[in-house]
Amino acid sequence: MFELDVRSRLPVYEQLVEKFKQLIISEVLKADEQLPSVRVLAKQLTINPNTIQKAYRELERQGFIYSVKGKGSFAAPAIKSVSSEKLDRLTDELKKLAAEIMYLGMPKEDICEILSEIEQMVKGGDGVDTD
Amino acid sequence: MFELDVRSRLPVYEQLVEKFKQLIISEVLKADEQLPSVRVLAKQLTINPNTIQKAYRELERQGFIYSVKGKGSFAAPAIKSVSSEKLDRLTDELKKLAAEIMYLGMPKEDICEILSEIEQMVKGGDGVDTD
Amino acid sequence: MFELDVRSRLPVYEQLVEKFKQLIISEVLKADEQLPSVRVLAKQLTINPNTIQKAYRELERQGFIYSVKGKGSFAAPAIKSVSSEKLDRLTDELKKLAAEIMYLGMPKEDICEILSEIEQMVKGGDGVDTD
Amino acid sequence: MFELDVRSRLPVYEQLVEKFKQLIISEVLKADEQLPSVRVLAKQLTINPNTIQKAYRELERQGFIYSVKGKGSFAAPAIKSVSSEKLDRLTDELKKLAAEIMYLGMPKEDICEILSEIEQMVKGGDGVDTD
DNA sequence: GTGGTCTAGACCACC
DNA sequence: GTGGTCTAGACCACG
Repeated sequence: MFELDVRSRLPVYEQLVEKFKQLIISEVLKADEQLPSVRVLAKQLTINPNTIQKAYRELERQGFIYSVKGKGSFAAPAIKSVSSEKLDRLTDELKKLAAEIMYLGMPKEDICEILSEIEQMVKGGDGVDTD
Repeated sequence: MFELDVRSRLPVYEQLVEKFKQLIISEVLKADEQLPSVRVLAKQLTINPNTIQKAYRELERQGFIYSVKGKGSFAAPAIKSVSSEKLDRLTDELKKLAAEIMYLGMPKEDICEILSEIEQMVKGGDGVDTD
Repeated sequence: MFELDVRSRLPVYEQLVEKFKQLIISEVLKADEQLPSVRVLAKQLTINPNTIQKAYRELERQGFIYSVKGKGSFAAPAIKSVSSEKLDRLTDELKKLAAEIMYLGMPKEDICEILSEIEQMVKGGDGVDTD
Repeated sequence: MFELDVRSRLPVYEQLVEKFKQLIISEVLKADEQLPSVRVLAKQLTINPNTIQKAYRELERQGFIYSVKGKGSFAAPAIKSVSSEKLDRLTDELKKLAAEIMYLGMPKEDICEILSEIEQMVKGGDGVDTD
């Protein structure tokens, strides 16, 4: 299900965070859908439960999932009120990244094209390949 | 001149790398223009010369500056041949970032507008030799 | 285990890089085999951990090892895609070296013989998984 | 005449040493032919005379040129007796280099082919492209 | 325990 | 003066 790379310089728990973020953003994980339990996922991925726990905690902190004691963790339904601070931080990062990419020779038009593809994915998240 | 955050999760030397990258990309630092010396910058920022060294070394590795023993460090003039691997890595990162931003509600059009601004900035350093 | 020459013009950390490169190329260090930890090796060689760190960092950059925080450093399993630029640089260096050696009187045949020995050594680590 | 790269991590004087070595090895500079004077060459290359001096001193130390007080510097006619130590050092370096090149996938045959080209150059050093 | 970052201050090579 | 290397020892993040 997940491809974790223990060799990566990125900590394992952050890789998990990224994976789940993408699943939720692309609506492969629908709103209020339950995530696998910490213990089950830890066994599946043969990694320490603490690592899963840490990832879930981070996802909750960022508002992508919510946890219910005794029930489990669930994908958050939508974004209530995005702190403009977070959006600012993200767009700022995007600016830097886009600047470097353009500096390396890629024209703005190509980047816009990429954005169009992403737009489809984010909006049209139909559960086609949920596996 | 620089705003460094020593408490940041991002290492100081990486913050420096980012700052200089931006200065070079936006051509505030022109090609072959000399950067502040390791020792001088260390004193200015009240951080250790080794940390500056590490940042400069990384910038050199990424092709943004070149260093000459006994002379100084200088902004690299242009990009010779970007490894497509690097561009792929960057665009991939951009995709994830853009997806999250759109998920948080910002329409594609707004992002494209941002890109236009950046395009001006990157190209902005018109080809006139100010030296 | 290692013979380091602190008086050498070659920095200690580069000597370490060379040593490990050879161990990995000759498959004395098998793929995914763990290298000695930074601290342990530093004690063994009675040099500063930072110097080992620098060597490991360079080896990672060159693709010969990979490091995992909290786990250790390991020999990289194989070469994915060598940048042709690197190979060009290496063969260019070899050309100069071979020219000088021939100039000093060694015939081409002798050099080819040496190459045969090396071929054995490099391939020598037959594909049997000793792990 | 010379292409010096002040940006190179290689010191300028070593670049000079390499250039002259190649000229002498390929017999573009014939035996007992005079090299340009320190001052003249320094002006031509717009670098410090001390740097030229250092290069010539190193070339003399390695036996590629000899200097006569009040006359100038000249290409050494041939190799009298190569210290086997030097040849050992060079072949050792070549072994490492060849091992890395083979490790990166280039077959021995390709390397031998390269050697044949070099053999022609070293033996047949006709002054065709002395520029 | 591991690797990674940082500081304080020393010495070297280069030009 | 410049960049580059190294040491001594500290602290942090990761698993």
